[in-house]
Amino acid sequence: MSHGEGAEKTGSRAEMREETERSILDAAERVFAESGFGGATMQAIADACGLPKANLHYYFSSKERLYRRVVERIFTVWLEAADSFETSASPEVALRRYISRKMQLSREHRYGSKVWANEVMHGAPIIQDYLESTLREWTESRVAVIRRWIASGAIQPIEPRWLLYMIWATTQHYADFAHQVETLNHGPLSDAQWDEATETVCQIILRGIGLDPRHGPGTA
Amino acid sequence: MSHGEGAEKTGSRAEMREETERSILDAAERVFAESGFGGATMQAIADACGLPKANLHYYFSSKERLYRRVVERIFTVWLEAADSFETSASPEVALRRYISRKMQLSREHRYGSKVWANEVMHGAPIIQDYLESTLREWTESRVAVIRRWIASGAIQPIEPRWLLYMIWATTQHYADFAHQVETLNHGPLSDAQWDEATETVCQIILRGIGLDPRHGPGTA
DNA sequence: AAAAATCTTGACTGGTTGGTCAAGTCTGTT
DNA sequence: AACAGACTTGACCAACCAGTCAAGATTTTT
Repeated sequence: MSHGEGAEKTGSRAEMREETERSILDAAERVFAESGFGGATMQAIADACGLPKANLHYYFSSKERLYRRVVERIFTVWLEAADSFETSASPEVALRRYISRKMQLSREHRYGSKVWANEVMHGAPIIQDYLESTLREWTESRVAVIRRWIASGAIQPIEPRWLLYMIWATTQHYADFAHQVETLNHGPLSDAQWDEATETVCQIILRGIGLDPRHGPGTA
Repeated sequence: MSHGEGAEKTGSRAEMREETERSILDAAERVFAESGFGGATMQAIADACGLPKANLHYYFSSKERLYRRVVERIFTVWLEAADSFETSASPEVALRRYISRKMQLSREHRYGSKVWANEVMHGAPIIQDYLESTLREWTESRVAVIRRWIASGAIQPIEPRWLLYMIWATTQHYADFAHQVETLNHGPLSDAQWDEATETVCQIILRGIGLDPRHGPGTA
C-alpha cells in the first residue's frame, strides 16, 4: 500500500521509478493545463497523483524543473505528429494525414496542448530555443514543400506560412478551447462529431487552396 | 505629481476616476495576459501603471474583482466585432468583413485575446454564463444564417459550427500565439504581412466553402 | 477658511506555497 | 540476518502575496 494509485505490479527498481515519474508528469500536465504555471501548486499536483508533496520533490527538484519536463514531453509528442506531414506525398495526402493527426492529438492530448498554448502565450520562457531551432527548421522545410506545390501548379498561390498557422490554430482550437466547444455543443463531441469536424477542416483547407477535397484519392 | 503616468489634464472628479480605472484595467489586462491569473501579482499590475499597490485596492476591492472587470471589458469588445458578421449580407461580404475585423482585433487587442483564451482554457470560471447565454445565442443565429446559405446553394454543405470555430481559431491565433508567429517571422509582422495574412485567410475560407474568393465583389 | 469628502500611500499582517529535513520504511544484496 | 542504498513522509521554515489600515494629502463644498 505504498502508492495511492491502484494496484501496480511490482517491477524492477528502474521500472518503478519510471512509472512513478510518468504518473507525476501526467498529473502535473493536467494541473498546469487547468491552472497555469503560476496558479498550479505542488500540493494540487501531489493530490492529483495521490502522493505526498515531499515525494514530488524527491523526483523533481523544483516546480520549474517539473514544468520544464512536462513541456519537453509535449514537444516530443508534437514532433511525432509533425512527421505525419510527409514531404514526399501529394498535397492531398500530406495535408489530410497531417490535419487528421493533429485533430486526433487535440482529442487525446487536450492537456498537453493547453500547456503548450499557455507556454507560448506567456512568451515561451522555457521553450524559446525549441521555437528558434527545431520548430523553425520544420516550418521552413514544409514551407519549401508547399512552395514547390505552388510552383508546379498543384495548388493555388498562397503564402505557405499563413496556411500552416491556419492548420495549427484550427486543430489546436479543439483542445485549447475544448470547454467553449463543449459548452456550445451542450456536451463533449461524439465520435461522429470528431470525424465530421476533421473531415470539414480537411475539406475547407483542401478546397481552399484549390484542390478537389473529395474523400479518398480516387476520382469517384 | 500625483500619478506616475505622464501629465494628465485635470478633469472632473468622475473623469479622473474613470481615467485611473482605465489605466489600471489596461495594466491588469497586460499582466494577466502575460502571467495568467495565478501568476499575476497585484504588485506587478501596480508597477505596470505606476501606482502604489494599496491604490489598486481602493479602486478594485480584490484581485478577482479586478480580473472580472478585465474579462467583462474584453467580452464587450468581442461583441462589437461579432456585429460585423452581418446576417443580411452576402456570404462573401459577411465573412470577409467578419474575418478582417477579427484579424484587426488580434492585432490591436493582443492582450485581451490572450486573457480570453486563458479564461476559456481554465474552464471559464468567470464567464461561463456569457458562454451559455450571449455567445450561444450569437453562434446559433450565425449557424442559422450559414444553413440558409447552404440551403440556397450559395455555399458548399459543411457543418457551420466547424466553420465558425475555424475562423475564431485562425484569427485569434495571431494574437494568442503572437510570440510563436513573431519568432518564426524573425520579428513582428509588417503592415503588408498583416494584410497578406488576412487576405490569405479570407481566400482559403471563401474558396474552401465553394465561393469565388477574388478580392472585391466585382467579377473583374 | 474650515469642514467634508475623496483620494493616496507606506507599513503591516495573516495565510499560502515552494522547498527542506530528518526520521523513518522498504527492497535488494551479501 | 545484517547491511546499504533507494524511497517515503509528516513536520517545519522562509519567502511571498492579497488584502488592511491609519495617517496624511488633495480637492470640493459650505
